[in-house]
Amino acid sequence: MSPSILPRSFYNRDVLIVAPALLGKRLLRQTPNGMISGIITETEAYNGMQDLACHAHVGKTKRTAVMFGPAGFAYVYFTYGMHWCFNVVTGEEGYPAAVLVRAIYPQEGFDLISAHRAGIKKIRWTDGPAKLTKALSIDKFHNGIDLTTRDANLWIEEGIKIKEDDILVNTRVGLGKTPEPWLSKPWHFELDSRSFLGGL
DNA sequence: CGCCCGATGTGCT
DNA sequence: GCACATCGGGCGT
Repeated sequence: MSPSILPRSFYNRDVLIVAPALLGKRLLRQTPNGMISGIITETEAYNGMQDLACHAHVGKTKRTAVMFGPAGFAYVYFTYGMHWCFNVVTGEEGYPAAVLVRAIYPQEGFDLISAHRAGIKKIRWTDGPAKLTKALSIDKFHNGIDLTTRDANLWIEEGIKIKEDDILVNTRVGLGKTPEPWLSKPWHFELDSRSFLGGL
Protein backbone atom coordinates (compact mmCIF):
# COMPACT_ATOMS: atom_id res chain seq x y z
CA MET A 1 0.00 0.00 0.00
CA SER A 2 1.24 3.47 -0.83
CA PRO A 3 2.16 5.39 2.32
CA SER A 4 0.25 8.44 1.06
CA ILE A 5 -3.13 6.66 1.03
CA LEU A 6 -5.15 7.75 4.06
CA PRO A 7 -5.21 4.83 6.54
CA ARG A 8 -8.26 3.49 8.31
CA SER A 9 -7.18 5.30 11.49
CA PHE A 10 -7.79 8.61 9.68
CA TYR A 11 -11.44 7.69 9.16
CA ASN A 12 -11.98 5.92 12.47
CA ARG A 13 -12.61 9.19 14.36
CA ASP A 14 -15.63 11.35 15.07
CA VAL A 15 -17.30 12.45 11.82
CA LEU A 16 -17.06 16.08 12.98
CA ILE A 17 -13.26 15.70 13.05
CA VAL A 18 -12.99 13.78 9.77
CA ALA A 19 -15.24 16.09 7.70
CA PRO A 20 -13.01 19.20 7.99
CA ALA A 21 -9.86 17.02 7.96
CA LEU A 22 -10.76 15.79 4.47
CA LEU A 23 -10.46 19.31 3.04
CA GLY A 24 -7.29 19.55 0.95
CA LYS A 25 -6.97 15.78 0.57
CA ARG A 26 -6.74 14.23 -2.91
CA LEU A 27 -9.58 12.06 -4.28
CA LEU A 28 -8.30 9.69 -6.97
CA ARG A 29 -10.14 7.54 -9.50
CA GLN A 30 -8.26 5.12 -11.74
CA THR A 31 -10.45 4.51 -14.81
CA PRO A 32 -9.69 2.12 -17.70
CA ASN A 33 -8.85 5.20 -19.76
CA GLY A 34 -6.65 6.98 -17.23
CA MET A 35 -6.40 8.71 -13.88
CA ILE A 36 -8.76 11.43 -12.65
CA SER A 37 -8.09 13.30 -9.42
CA GLY A 38 -8.96 16.45 -7.52
CA ILE A 39 -8.53 18.29 -4.23
CA ILE A 40 -11.49 18.00 -1.86
CA THR A 41 -12.87 21.51 -1.24
CA GLU A 42 -16.29 20.98 0.38
CA THR A 43 -17.66 18.37 2.81
CA GLU A 44 -20.61 17.75 5.11
CA ALA A 45 -20.99 15.56 8.21
CA TYR A 46 -23.96 13.22 8.75
CA ASN A 47 -23.86 12.10 12.31
CA GLY A 48 -25.70 9.06 13.68
CA MET A 49 -29.29 7.88 14.04
CA GLN A 50 -30.24 10.93 16.12
CA ASP A 51 -29.34 13.24 13.20
CA LEU A 52 -32.63 13.48 11.31
CA ALA A 53 -30.80 14.64 8.16
CA CYS A 54 -28.70 11.45 8.12
CA HIS A 55 -30.05 8.62 5.97
CA ALA A 56 -29.24 6.25 8.83
CA HIS A 57 -31.80 7.88 11.12
CA VAL A 58 -34.30 5.26 9.86
CA GLY A 59 -32.04 2.52 11.19
CA LYS A 60 -30.04 -0.18 9.48
CA THR A 61 -31.59 -1.02 6.11
CA LYS A 62 -30.18 -2.41 2.88
CA ARG A 63 -29.46 1.18 1.81
CA THR A 64 -27.85 2.43 5.04
CA ALA A 65 -26.00 -0.76 6.06
CA VAL A 66 -22.60 0.51 4.89
CA MET A 67 -22.79 3.45 7.31
CA PHE A 68 -23.17 1.02 10.22
CA GLY A 69 -19.98 -0.78 9.18
CA PRO A 70 -16.32 0.08 9.82
CA ALA A 71 -14.71 3.39 8.82
CA GLY A 72 -12.90 4.00 5.56
CA PHE A 73 -15.50 2.49 3.23
CA ALA A 74 -17.53 4.32 0.57
CA TYR A 75 -21.26 5.00 0.95
CA VAL A 76 -22.60 5.82 -2.53
CA TYR A 77 -26.33 6.50 -2.85
CA PHE A 78 -28.73 7.26 -5.69
CA THR A 79 -31.10 10.22 -5.46
CA TYR A 80 -33.57 12.33 -7.45
CA GLY A 81 -33.90 9.51 -9.95
CA MET A 82 -30.60 10.25 -11.67
CA HIS A 83 -27.78 11.32 -9.35
CA TRP A 84 -25.08 9.52 -7.35
CA CYS A 85 -23.51 11.01 -4.22
CA PHE A 86 -20.23 9.87 -2.65
CA ASN A 87 -19.58 9.64 1.10
CA VAL A 88 -16.89 8.17 3.33
CA VAL A 89 -17.92 6.19 6.41
CA THR A 90 -16.36 7.37 9.67
CA GLY A 91 -16.15 6.41 13.33
CA GLU A 92 -16.66 3.18 15.17
CA GLU A 93 -18.39 0.18 13.65
CA GLY A 94 -22.04 0.18 14.72
CA TYR A 95 -22.27 4.01 14.88
CA PRO A 96 -23.68 5.23 11.53
CA ALA A 97 -21.90 8.36 10.30
CA ALA A 98 -20.44 9.56 7.01
CA VAL A 99 -18.93 12.56 5.26
CA LEU A 100 -20.56 13.71 2.02
CA VAL A 101 -17.93 14.99 -0.43
CA ARG A 102 -19.68 17.95 -2.05
CA ALA A 103 -16.97 19.45 -4.30
CA ILE A 104 -13.44 18.94 -5.57
CA TYR A 105 -10.94 21.04 -7.53
CA PRO A 106 -9.83 19.03 -10.60
CA GLN A 107 -6.12 18.18 -10.83
CA GLU A 108 -5.69 15.30 -13.29
CA GLY A 109 -7.65 13.77 -16.17
CA PHE A 110 -9.10 16.94 -17.66
CA ASP A 111 -9.76 15.19 -20.99
CA LEU A 112 -11.74 12.43 -19.25
CA ILE A 113 -13.68 14.86 -17.07
CA SER A 114 -14.50 16.94 -20.12
CA ALA A 115 -15.94 13.83 -21.80
CA HIS A 116 -17.97 12.86 -18.72
CA ARG A 117 -19.27 16.41 -18.33
CA ALA A 118 -19.85 17.22 -22.01
CA GLY A 119 -21.19 20.70 -22.65
CA ILE A 120 -20.50 21.95 -19.11
CA LYS A 121 -18.19 24.88 -18.36
CA LYS A 122 -14.91 23.87 -16.62
CA ILE A 123 -15.71 25.95 -13.54
CA ARG A 124 -18.87 23.83 -13.06
CA TRP A 125 -17.28 20.40 -13.68
CA THR A 126 -17.06 19.24 -10.05
CA ASP A 127 -18.68 21.93 -7.86
CA GLY A 128 -21.53 19.74 -6.57
CA PRO A 129 -21.90 16.27 -5.03
CA ALA A 130 -23.58 14.69 -8.07
CA LYS A 131 -21.36 16.64 -10.47
CA LEU A 132 -18.14 15.19 -9.10
CA THR A 133 -19.44 11.60 -9.17
CA LYS A 134 -20.38 12.05 -12.82
CA ALA A 135 -16.97 13.61 -13.57
CA LEU A 136 -15.17 10.68 -11.89
CA SER A 137 -17.60 7.92 -13.00
CA ILE A 138 -18.53 6.98 -9.44
CA ASP A 139 -21.74 4.96 -9.14
CA LYS A 140 -23.41 2.01 -7.37
CA PHE A 141 -20.45 -0.25 -8.08
CA HIS A 142 -18.42 1.83 -5.61
CA ASN A 143 -20.90 1.47 -2.76
CA GLY A 144 -19.19 -0.40 0.06
CA ILE A 145 -15.69 -0.39 -1.42
CA ASP A 146 -12.60 0.02 0.79
CA LEU A 147 -11.04 3.48 0.34
CA THR A 148 -7.81 2.53 2.11
CA THR A 149 -6.52 0.44 -0.83
CA ARG A 150 -6.30 0.98 -4.59
CA ASP A 151 -8.15 -2.26 -5.24
CA ALA A 152 -11.46 -0.65 -6.22
CA ASN A 153 -9.83 2.11 -8.28
CA LEU A 154 -11.09 4.81 -5.91
CA TRP A 155 -9.14 6.12 -2.92
CA ILE A 156 -8.00 9.24 -1.04
CA GLU A 157 -4.42 10.43 -0.48
CA GLU A 158 -2.66 13.20 1.40
CA GLY A 159 -2.99 16.48 -0.49
CA ILE A 160 -2.24 20.10 0.30
CA LYS A 161 -1.66 21.72 3.70
CA ILE A 162 -4.68 23.61 4.99
CA LYS A 163 -4.71 26.44 7.51
CA GLU A 164 -7.49 26.37 10.08
CA ASP A 165 -8.40 29.96 9.12
CA ASP A 166 -9.10 28.90 5.53
CA ILE A 167 -11.98 26.60 6.52
CA LEU A 168 -15.43 28.17 6.24
CA VAL A 169 -18.07 26.57 8.49
CA ASN A 170 -21.77 26.75 7.66
CA THR A 171 -25.07 24.92 7.95
CA ARG A 172 -25.67 21.94 5.68
CA VAL A 173 -27.17 22.37 2.23
CA GLY A 174 -30.35 20.94 0.72
CA LEU A 175 -31.89 19.54 3.89
CA GLY A 176 -35.40 20.60 2.95
CA LYS A 177 -37.87 19.93 5.77
CA THR A 178 -35.34 18.49 8.24
CA PRO A 179 -36.40 19.83 11.69
CA GLU A 180 -34.29 21.75 14.16
CA PRO A 181 -31.82 21.46 15.71
CA TRP A 182 -30.43 19.35 12.87
CA LEU A 183 -31.24 21.88 10.16
CA SER A 184 -28.94 24.48 11.75
CA LYS A 185 -26.01 22.29 12.82
CA PRO A 186 -22.75 23.89 11.54
CA TRP A 187 -21.63 20.68 9.87
CA HIS A 188 -20.75 22.00 6.40
CA PHE A 189 -17.04 22.65 5.75
CA GLU A 190 -15.58 24.49 2.78
CA LEU A 191 -12.14 25.69 1.76
CA ASP A 192 -11.73 29.36 1.02
CA SER A 193 -10.91 29.16 -2.70
CA ARG A 194 -8.08 31.68 -2.36
CA SER A 195 -6.26 29.32 -0.01
CA PHE A 196 -6.21 26.19 -2.16
CA LEU A 197 -5.49 28.01 -5.41
CA GLY A 198 -2.33 29.28 -3.76
CA GLY A 199 -1.47 25.84 -2.43
CA LEU A 200 -1.51 24.04 -5.79
C1' DC B 1 -26.26 36.69 -10.27
C1' DG B 2 -30.90 34.78 -8.62
C1' DC B 3 -35.35 32.10 -8.79
C1' DC B 4 -38.22 28.57 -10.89
C1' DC B 5 -39.09 24.11 -12.59
C1' DG B 6 -38.88 19.59 -14.85
C1' DA B 7 -36.31 15.35 -15.02
C1' DT B 8 -36.59 10.64 -13.16
C1' DG B 9 -36.04 6.08 -9.90
C1' DT B 10 -35.80 4.34 -5.25
C1' DG B 11 -36.82 3.74 -0.40
C1' DC B 12 -39.80 4.06 3.21
C1' DT B 13 -44.73 5.24 5.11
C1' DG C 1 -47.98 7.90 -2.64
C1' DC C 2 -44.43 11.06 -1.71
C1' DA C 3 -40.09 12.87 -0.31
C1' DC C 4 -35.58 13.11 -1.83
C1' DA C 5 -27.95 15.12 1.25
C1' DT C 6 -29.46 17.51 -7.07
C1' DC C 7 -28.73 19.47 -11.62
C1' DG C 8 -29.08 22.40 -15.62
C1' DG C 9 -31.69 25.32 -18.63
C1' DG C 10 -34.53 29.36 -19.04
C1' DC C 11 -35.54 33.80 -18.04
C1' DG C 12 -35.57 38.17 -15.20
C1' DT C 13 -32.58 41.50 -12.57
